[in-house]
Amino acid sequence: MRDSAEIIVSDALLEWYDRHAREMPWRIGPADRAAGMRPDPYRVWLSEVMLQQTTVAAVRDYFLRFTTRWPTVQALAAAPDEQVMGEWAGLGYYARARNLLKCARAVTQNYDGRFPDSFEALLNLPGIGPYTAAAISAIAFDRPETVLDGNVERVMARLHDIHDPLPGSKPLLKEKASALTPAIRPGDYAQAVMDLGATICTPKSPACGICPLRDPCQSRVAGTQTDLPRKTPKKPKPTRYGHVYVAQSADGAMVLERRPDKGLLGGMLGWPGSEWNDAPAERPPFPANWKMLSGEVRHTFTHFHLILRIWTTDAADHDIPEHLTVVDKHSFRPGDLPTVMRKAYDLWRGQ
DNA sequence: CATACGTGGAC
DNA sequence: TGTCCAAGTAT
Repeated sequence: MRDSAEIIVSDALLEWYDRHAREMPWRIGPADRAAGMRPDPYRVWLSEVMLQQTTVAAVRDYFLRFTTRWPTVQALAAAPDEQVMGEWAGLGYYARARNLLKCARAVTQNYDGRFPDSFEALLNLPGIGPYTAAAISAIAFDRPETVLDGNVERVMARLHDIHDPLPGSKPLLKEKASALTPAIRPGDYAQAVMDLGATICTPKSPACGICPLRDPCQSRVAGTQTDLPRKTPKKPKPTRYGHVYVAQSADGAMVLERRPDKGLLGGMLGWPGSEWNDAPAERPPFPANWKMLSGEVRHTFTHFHLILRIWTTDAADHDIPEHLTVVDKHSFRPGDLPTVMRKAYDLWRGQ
């Protein structure tokens, strides 16, 4: 139930969106939209999964590479796991890539390659949560679902001057966002709020002077914009340490290890090594004359800092244990490694 | 409800 | 350099 004030806000947002919508590879143009066309659900799904906790700038090239290599959900479903993980390398949150494949295979097998259009059905697919289910349903299928992401949370908290901290305030913020969602163009409305949050109503220094919602915005009156949304404070990150072992055989092959599917960097290729903790024991993957490189790799994950020592040997033609993966010189691509492992490779190469 | 889960850019 | 943060999901 939208009252006149809510209609004014959503109309202002849509009008702003029509003038300022950013070009993105997964969007269709205004002319096609006006002609009643919808974007390809496969492309909407792929972009939304890539965009989870990830900026548009970081996603763009990955999206283009994925859709060039796998133009349809059936093509992606048929891809070998290691190719998809390699293509995802560097984008982070690797559970997304594992769930991406599970989802593509479920859609191919259970839905004949056509994504379901309802929020409920989408929510049951791997890697699709409340945000992504609503986004696909609204954007690809024109369903009146309301998305609640970080942008929408921020815009709603400021528009209504809500001081209750996240994540507890989510239900209230969702309620406010739902009240604004129009029956027509719900997908454009969703993208309009998110674009506004990404370009105007930014976390640090919002451009209130050019905001289409500057008149109805309550936090602008109160002067509380940059204090909102409030969030519960985060825990400090501990520092952990580790050893990794970079070995190359005489013919140029690299000795790597496929990490287990669960946990940090799950399913990705990496250098064998120690545990990562306060004081890890050295743990060479096979006996050899290992030398520690000078320098170290520093990397920060979501919840801890990591300092890695890099070891190498030029005598890697010993017996290589079965659980390791030997990748020949011409097949090895540093770009298939997650960033922390690529940093170790860079240090080794530059020794 | 809290925690695990990546990375790069902005300030 | 350190901290925050981004179109979140799974457990």
